[in-house]
Amino acid sequence: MLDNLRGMAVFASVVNHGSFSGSARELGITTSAVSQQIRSLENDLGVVLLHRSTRKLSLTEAGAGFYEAAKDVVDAAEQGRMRVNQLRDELAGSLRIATTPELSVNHILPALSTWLTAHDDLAVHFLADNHYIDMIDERVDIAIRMSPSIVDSKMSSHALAEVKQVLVASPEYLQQHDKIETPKDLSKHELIGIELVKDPNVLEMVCRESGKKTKVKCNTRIQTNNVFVATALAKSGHGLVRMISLDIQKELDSGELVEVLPEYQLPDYVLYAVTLDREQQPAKITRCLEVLKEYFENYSK
Amino acid sequence: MLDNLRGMAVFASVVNHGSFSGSARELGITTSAVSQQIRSLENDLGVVLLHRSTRKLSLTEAGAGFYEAAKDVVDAAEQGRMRVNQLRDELAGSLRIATTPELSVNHILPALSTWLTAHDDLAVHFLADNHYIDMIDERVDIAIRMSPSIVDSKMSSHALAEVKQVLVASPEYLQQHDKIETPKDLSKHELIGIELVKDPNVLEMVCRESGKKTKVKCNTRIQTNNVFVATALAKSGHGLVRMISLDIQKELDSGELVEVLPEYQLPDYVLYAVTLDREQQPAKITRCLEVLKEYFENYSK
DNA sequence: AAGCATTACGGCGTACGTAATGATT
DNA sequence: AATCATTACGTACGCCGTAATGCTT
Repeated sequence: MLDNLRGMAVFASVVNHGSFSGSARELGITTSAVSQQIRSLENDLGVVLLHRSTRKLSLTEAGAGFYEAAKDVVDAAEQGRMRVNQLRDELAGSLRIATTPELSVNHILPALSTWLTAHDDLAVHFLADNHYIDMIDERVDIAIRMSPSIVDSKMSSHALAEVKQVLVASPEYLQQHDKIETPKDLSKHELIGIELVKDPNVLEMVCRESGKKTKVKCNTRIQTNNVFVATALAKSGHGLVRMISLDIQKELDSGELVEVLPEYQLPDYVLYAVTLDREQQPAKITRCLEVLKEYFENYSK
Repeated sequence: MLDNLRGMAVFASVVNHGSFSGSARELGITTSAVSQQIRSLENDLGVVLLHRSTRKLSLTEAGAGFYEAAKDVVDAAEQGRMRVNQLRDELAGSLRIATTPELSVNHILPALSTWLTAHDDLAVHFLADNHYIDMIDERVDIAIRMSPSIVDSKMSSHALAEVKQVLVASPEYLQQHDKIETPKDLSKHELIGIELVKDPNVLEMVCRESGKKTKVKCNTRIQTNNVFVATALAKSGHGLVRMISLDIQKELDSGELVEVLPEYQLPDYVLYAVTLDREQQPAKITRCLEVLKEYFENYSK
């Protein structure tokens, strides 16, 4: 199966050129090498492929038959090489990006929007899911994740942005419940839990002035795995919710939700783009990462 | 163009088996070798072809594209190998035989007749021509020739039969002309010349009893390059004609022509089958030679 | 523990180039 | 004489096997 593929390519070249020396020039080897390849091939096949009369080459019947196949071999090899080059260098083929639905809608899509329209050879697949997904199984090129995240040894992370966590609630909720002036006050409040974080009902808060840390445990009666749901719950006044500022910016701007205890801060998250390999990435992946980085750099200014 | 064809075959095998070790078993090499081939291929292409997670292999997009081509490569190679084997081992394809028209009609066709009908995958081409032909240019597999014949260094001869030359004439001619009792008497006779021999009008005769050689020069008014024409001329009583006994046997048997000076003999010819190479001949060629030899062995008994 | 892939290392073989030879125009 | 193919020979690189290592089930 592995036998003499090289010889076949040489043979095809020889037939194309009608001479050993012409072939040798094309292949960048000597006529000697060509001659040896052909001889070896003929010995291997147990048949004479071409009659050689110094000035003229002439295929035998077996040679003619074999040439068809040899041509197919080099054509296929050529095509494979071209295809790979295309997928490596051009913004073509498919690009699969995994995020949470919220990040996707709020940030990744906006970040990539213009880039995507500029490269319509690119078939982009957004896998928006809250479950952990296997990047290899799902053929994910880029996964957008929050730290701390499980990062395989074979993966590499690209920090995109520092993301603030904020504690928010609707103005109505704050009016109707006990006033919140220190972290301690939180323990009497209802925290809408988001299953995606490890300790849904524990808040670590740091005072911006003193740097003093406080851990508060809240009640978490209502839980969800979906940020949209959590937002809706918060807006309806069902409680406090802890959220990535990116996900809630719109509601803060409109006043639908307001920050609670702004003088205390929750631990930051880092938004990462995770890829499988650092080296030898197709251009579309590295370009996409660049676009994302640029977007989030401008965003945080 | 010659790069990594081996690697492509290995890659195709790996993808087919879904594992390095499975591929290694098929290819009869170690997993180490497989791993190195794939790595070399990936480095060469500048792209990751498959993600490996110990238990599971998974193609990248580029890998999937490249696999299509790699499969084509091995398929084409396989097919070429099969085709060559077929043309080498089976009695199929074409077989080109060059003879003179006379030999063809009188002997080669009868000799091969049953063999040909037994192998109908064989497309036989008879090149019946009196001109010298280039075996390579005309793709002749077997040429039937008389000695002494121009034999290239690359050709090899296979003696088929000793062929007697006989001097014949029609009974009517002999009656109407001077009686022929010794070679000397021939000088007054008309010899129909056949251009195919070197000295058409010179006869070298050896007495069967004494072994004495005589050279006689005859008149040659009528010449032809065609044995059929010469035979017809002889039958019409236009003169003596010197011929290969094979070509004239029928007329001798029927009495249309009779031998002149049977106690003297002309130099023998040897009927040869000439092929281009002795080694690595397709089966159909060697088989055909065997059939011919057998035929002429039985014939001379 | 077993099966699998990767890596380093070293040996062997193959593919190549050089140079000389032979063949053909 | 010039161009081309073949061959012998020496060399160097490539390919592969061994063995050790790491990873996964």
